[in-house]
Amino acid sequence: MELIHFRILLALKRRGTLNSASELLHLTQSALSHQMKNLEQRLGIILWRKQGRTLVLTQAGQYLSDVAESVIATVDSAEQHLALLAAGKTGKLIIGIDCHACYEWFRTILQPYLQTWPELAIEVTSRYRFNSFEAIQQYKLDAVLTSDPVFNGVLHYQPLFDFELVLIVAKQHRLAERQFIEPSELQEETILTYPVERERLDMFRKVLQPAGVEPLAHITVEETDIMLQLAASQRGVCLLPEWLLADKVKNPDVISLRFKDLPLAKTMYLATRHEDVQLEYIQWLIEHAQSKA
Amino acid sequence: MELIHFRILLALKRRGTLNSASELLHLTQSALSHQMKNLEQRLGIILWRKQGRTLVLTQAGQYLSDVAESVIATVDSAEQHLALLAAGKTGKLIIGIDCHACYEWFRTILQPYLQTWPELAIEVTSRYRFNSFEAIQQYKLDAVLTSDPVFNGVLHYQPLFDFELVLIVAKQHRLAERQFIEPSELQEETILTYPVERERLDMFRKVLQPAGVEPLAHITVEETDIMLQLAASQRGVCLLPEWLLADKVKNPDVISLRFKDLPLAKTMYLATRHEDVQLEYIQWLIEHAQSKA
DNA sequence: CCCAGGTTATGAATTTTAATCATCAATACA
DNA sequence: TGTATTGATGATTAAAATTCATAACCTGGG
Repeated sequence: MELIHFRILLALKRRGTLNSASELLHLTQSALSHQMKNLEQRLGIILWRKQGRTLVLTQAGQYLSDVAESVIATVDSAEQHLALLAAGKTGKLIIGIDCHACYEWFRTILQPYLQTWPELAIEVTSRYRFNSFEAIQQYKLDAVLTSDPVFNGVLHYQPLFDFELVLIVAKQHRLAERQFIEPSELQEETILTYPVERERLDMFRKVLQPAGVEPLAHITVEETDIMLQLAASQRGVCLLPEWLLADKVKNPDVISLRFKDLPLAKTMYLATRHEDVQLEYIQWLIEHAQSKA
Repeated sequence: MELIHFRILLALKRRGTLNSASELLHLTQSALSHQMKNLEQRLGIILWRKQGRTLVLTQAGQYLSDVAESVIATVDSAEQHLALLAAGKTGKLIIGIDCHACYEWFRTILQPYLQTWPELAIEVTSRYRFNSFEAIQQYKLDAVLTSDPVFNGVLHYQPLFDFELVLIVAKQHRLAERQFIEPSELQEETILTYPVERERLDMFRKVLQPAGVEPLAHITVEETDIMLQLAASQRGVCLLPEWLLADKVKNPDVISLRFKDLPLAKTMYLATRHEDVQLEYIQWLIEHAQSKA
């Protein structure tokens, strides 16, 4: 059974005669007759019968033409959708988020993005947090917001903005008055981080481990807001992008500190497949991300 | 876009490699590759990409393979259903009922029929009561129970059983004691019939009109039970198959009368298309209808 | 580090399939 | 009763799909 058989049944239903149906399909009447005869023989069942000079569908034929309605509708709509996809007029942009802080930033750009691209379905996921590199290659993601790029030519990394990681402490914290601090001074502190492996945490990778410091405790927190609240109530200190604090005017009880001679400068990148860089809605994202910074 | 493309996408999804998928479809890897390349060119969109030595679906490819799941499932199930239909193992038998009394009789056979053919969908309709002859030719009905056949060779009429029409009157009726009655004696009676045209009612066509009798009144009733109740309470008399009364032991307040020299013998037929006579479930119906009589 | 064994892609030849053309047979209508 | 219109059908032609042979590529193991 092939789509042509469904199309013939539908055309016959629409036009009434095989002759007329053949015009609809840009084929000859003979072609339709041959095709259906062939199908009937393979199925071992009669689909229509000539009655007078019109065709009457048998029960099997009726049934099959009902199936045809549904199948052809599905196929045609898929074809149309693919045509739009091919023209870049629609699509689904799946954006992977690689770190919690990235998500906090992305929220600030999401609203205007949705408004500018109302036709574009957008999905933001942190599902591939730990293997976004593979996910984007396997088309499970279309873009990844990350501040830990892997420059090996496989992906296109578009720098969005630079930022600095700062230590967040409560205003009443013993170190709050200091202009610069040393990693070693965190030895008696409780460290607040997102719940990922230490190797992926700049706090450990860039601050504590290079200085050989093991902190008093390490508490993981899912939500940035909660992390800031904990810090404000002196339950610990954390390393976060400075712009995060700037946005959080609702958190006046914490301040940011920098480490002496240890610049924690980072760059936020948007990673995409090379082939997708030119897509309009990717370009828009890049431009607005930069102007936002 | 053809079914083969959907099948290739599904086989690839199942087996992982095109080589393995080709076995599933009993084709060569080359055939699958050519087909999909061709589709891609026509659609103007890439569906997969070779990554290392495996294929990775693009977003469009993912989308199309999802469509494929649905389309192929529909088509395969339709094919299976048609195979059953072809083998006569399933089907839908639409039985047309041509007179109310026929329906009363059919109810007695319906239950065992449903039990014998659990797979068979049965629909009983009186929708085509007035044109069942055309309906069966157009495959809108598969069988018609009728006691008014049209023998012209177009349909196959299978006699099921003979029966007699009798006049139903209340036990206390003035005619109840009589052995035979005359049509003219109905002049002062109220006639109860089903709500169809007089030309189709044996009471008028065979009894009253030949005798030139116009009765006192004519009341139409949809339900046989109600008609019998009305007769029992002396609200009128009616002409019904004798077996109908035999089944209705719950109606002991009426009796049946016959007309003198006016045998109202009828035969119940099952009308089918010639091509369907051999179907098992039609044969069963015929045999059991006859034994029932 | 290269090679064996695996993958998909591709061009040309072949086979298979579908479409057409030219009819026929049946039917409906003037 | 002829004429026009319907679908069916067999032979021919045209098109499409499949295969074969092979290239190009990747991966893992000695």
